[in-house]
Amino acid sequence: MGRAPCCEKMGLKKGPWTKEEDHKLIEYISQHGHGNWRALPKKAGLLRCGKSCRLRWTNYLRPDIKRGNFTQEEEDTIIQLHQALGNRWSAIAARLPGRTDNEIKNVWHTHLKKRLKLPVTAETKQEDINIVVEENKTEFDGQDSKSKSLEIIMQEQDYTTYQTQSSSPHSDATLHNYPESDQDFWFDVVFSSHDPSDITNNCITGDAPALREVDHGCGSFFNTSVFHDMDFWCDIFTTSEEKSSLSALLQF
DNA sequence: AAATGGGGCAACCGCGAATGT
DNA sequence: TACATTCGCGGTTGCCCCATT
Repeated sequence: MGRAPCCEKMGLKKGPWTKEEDHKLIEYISQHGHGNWRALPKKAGLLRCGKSCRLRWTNYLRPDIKRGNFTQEEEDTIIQLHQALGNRWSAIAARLPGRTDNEIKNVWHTHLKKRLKLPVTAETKQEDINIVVEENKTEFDGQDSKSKSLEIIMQEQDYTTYQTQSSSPHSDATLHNYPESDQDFWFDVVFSSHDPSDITNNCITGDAPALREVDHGCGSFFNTSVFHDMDFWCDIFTTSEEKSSLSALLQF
């Protein structure tokens, strides 16, 4: 037996709610509570299905709903919670009093997702890093500036886990020297090579010009899981052409 | 002034989970 | 225990408004 329809289609209204319908729904729920949603519309004198009534109430008419634009703090909270919970909008909404899951979902799709996807240039990345370096400079006393930058990149992008998860015995020491925030640096590393073995050799021997310049003990970096992680490279190379070439070269 | 395209948002749809019988 | 019903969630749609051409 198939699933029972949520409501009889015949004679029931769909689409936007009128003020009169809103008033009836508010009036009924304020006096009797919603009880059984399926039975509610008939009792309230509404030509709607229960599902439609529930949605209208929970997303729009509930008295505790906060109207208006989201504050910066709320947006930051959504971003953080989304990173932790994924698309579990109701769980996110539960932590934002007065906001509905539907509203949060809409804000995510229309504003926040785009904001997070904005391409990050080497310049803006370096600006961000410099700001954090300034904010944390006391914490990094005694380290050279490159190590500081990398430490912060790792923290910001959650790459710290690689340091402990990598099977490479060298990874802890050398990851502190990589990556540079400069896209050109990595461009040189990867695209100065003609095939995957070249990259491997460049990384191990330091033959890539950029690597020669910084002389950082490249072989260890090649041994880390970061080197084999497409997400890591995607963060550096932003265009589809670059990613496509990279993917082919590194055989992801 | 009219046409068009895109963004924003409310509402709908379908599914799985929870609850009732 | 099995089946029916209801609820709630997340994905998607479609309408309205506004900016641009």
